Amino acid sequence: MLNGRQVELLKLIVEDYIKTAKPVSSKAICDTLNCSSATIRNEMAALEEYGLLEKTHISSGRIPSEKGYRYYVDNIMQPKELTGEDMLKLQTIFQNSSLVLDDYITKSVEIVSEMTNLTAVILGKSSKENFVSKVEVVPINEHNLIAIVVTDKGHVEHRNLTIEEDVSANDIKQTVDLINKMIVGTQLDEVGSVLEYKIKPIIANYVKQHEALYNAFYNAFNDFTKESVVMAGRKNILMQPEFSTPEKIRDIVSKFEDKQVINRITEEDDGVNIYIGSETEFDDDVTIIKTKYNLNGEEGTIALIGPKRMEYDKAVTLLNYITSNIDKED
Amino acid sequence: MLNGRQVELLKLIVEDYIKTAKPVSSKAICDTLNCSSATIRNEMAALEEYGLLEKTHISSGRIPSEKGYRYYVDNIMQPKELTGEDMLKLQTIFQNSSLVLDDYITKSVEIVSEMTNLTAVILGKSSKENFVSKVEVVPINEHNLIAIVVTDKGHVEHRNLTIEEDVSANDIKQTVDLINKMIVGTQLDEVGSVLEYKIKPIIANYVKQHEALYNAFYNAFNDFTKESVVMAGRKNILMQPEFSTPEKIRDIVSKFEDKQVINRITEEDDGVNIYIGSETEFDDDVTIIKTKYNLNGEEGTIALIGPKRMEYDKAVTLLNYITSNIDKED
DNA sequence: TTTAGCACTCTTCTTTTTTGAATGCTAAAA
DNA sequence: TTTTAGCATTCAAAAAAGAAGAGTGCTAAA
Repeated sequence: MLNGRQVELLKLIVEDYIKTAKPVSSKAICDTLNCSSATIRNEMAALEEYGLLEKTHISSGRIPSEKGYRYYVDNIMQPKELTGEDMLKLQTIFQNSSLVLDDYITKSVEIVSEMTNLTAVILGKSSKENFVSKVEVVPINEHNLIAIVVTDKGHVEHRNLTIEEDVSANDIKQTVDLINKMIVGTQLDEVGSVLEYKIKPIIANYVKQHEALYNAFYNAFNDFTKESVVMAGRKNILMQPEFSTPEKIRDIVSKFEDKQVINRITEEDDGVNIYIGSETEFDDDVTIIKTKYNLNGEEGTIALIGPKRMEYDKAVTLLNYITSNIDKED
Repeated sequence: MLNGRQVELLKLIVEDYIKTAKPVSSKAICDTLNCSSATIRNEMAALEEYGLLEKTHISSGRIPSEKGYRYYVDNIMQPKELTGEDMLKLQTIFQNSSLVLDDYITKSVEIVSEMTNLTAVILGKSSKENFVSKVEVVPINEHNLIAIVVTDKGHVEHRNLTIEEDVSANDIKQTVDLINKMIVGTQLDEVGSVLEYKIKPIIANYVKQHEALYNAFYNAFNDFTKESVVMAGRKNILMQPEFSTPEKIRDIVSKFEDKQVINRITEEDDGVNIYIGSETEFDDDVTIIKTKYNLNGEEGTIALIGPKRMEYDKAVTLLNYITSNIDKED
């Protein structure tokens, strides 16, 4: 469909526009392509015909259309090598094994946003791949306990238990022992149903004040789906010239605060996904690049949010690098 | 210094400006004060003389100066009753005892920002008032353990331990028993020094491979000062007309992302504090109202960030209400 | 197929004009 | 002494007009 020169031209226009944010004129190209501006104009008209380029007004230079970006991303763009410096920065996180997961994620998201000048988001989920390894209980005072669940992957969850009745220390111990016996090896998201269908029917055999205790544990362990959202570099996208009106900036900031919008980023397929302009829920000038990762059984999504005019090659390479580094850890 | 009518006038101007964000004209006031606009103009000139009012240009209406707001806040403003609806909303959080601290804080900050239309921040700190109640260890695999510390107030911290050498399960048990024996009752921020000065000298007597184990625990327990920042309603302040230029919005968003700036909010004295305009680190059009709280031994600061033109009475009343409700829990 | 040349379009920046809301001041009224 | 009516004056904000310049499309020649 496109001849070689047209492909080259589209590439030049996309990359020039990404750099400058200004419509690209035929004159600006002709040196690089060794022909006159009139020739370029002819080819530009052809690319516009195909819907790959647009004008901002009738006598303006060309900018890539959404379809143009898509063509660039799917057919033209080459993966870009990470610089040694970037690689080094990433290694300092990946190789720091003493970090707790939360800190690990916070650090990563900060470095990624700084490296790309984009807004970075990591959406984490307590994964189904976590199996209960141990349940511990620590009494705080007469009516309050802390219940702690540790999984085989080292994930820790804790909950406050409030028990209205007076219960004996022995009853508590019996309950915890029973729960441990029955629940170790259960997937985190099945804990609730194991409690209900396996433990509830038999707990009366072992524990006197079973009702109060069962209820307390059930309430606490009912739902372990804790989702975490960590963002960094919100300002980066707002500094871009396409977001220079108060309305647009406010709109983006509002979207960043809307948990529903942010959580919907995780939806859909695997691999590295690119959503351009109207394909995002944010704004026609926004592109989102995202990918899923699995870190020690914690599933998550890492997303980069920036202007449609972002450095796609760098962003994609970076995400690929990160996920391949994260996933290979065991 | 000010006569009664001047006080009344200042009050009217501040409150009108808070509502409308438009300079207040003499004409707008004269109905309320039962005199002609010319009389008001005379009084306005006097208040301007005192530095309590300003003009945006030579023939504009008046707006309160920073000093004017300060006078209003310190001398004129009356505490405002919370509406029943607001009170109810707050009760739904305060009375939900099953919430884990994190969720409690997230919920609170959201509701407060929604109620006030301001940006709300809660800065929490693992307090010195937490004393170790129990240390537990759960092995994950040969070289990794999860160490969990529970405090008397129900605060839970966990850390990954990586132990390079092979150590026996018995050694681990001995170490944990020793640590528990020595460390229970220690303040969270003293755990490091107890390890170093009390446990390190004697651990060799109880544990064979004491070095690897001691190091692992020391690294993990060295530092428990975990600070959390939760914000909600960033967009609220940005929607205000004083933040309608891209530069101002971007500046505020950047400040919101600057951990140093945010953490400095916690500095300085107790009680409810009000920082107006240039007294803040944000912007001359910003006011910050903050107060410290102590919730089950977790110390923190709750701050409301909004335009200088905020509803001071409502904000102050709300913060007072919250802290008195939080602090009285035991 | 490519290119030089030219008329034409439209944005952006600057300048001018118009309108109207407020003020300060003066002098008269209370 | 305090209040008020009246009026000239100031300035912001919006609308209108003008000037400059960057780019295009199209035609006709190379």
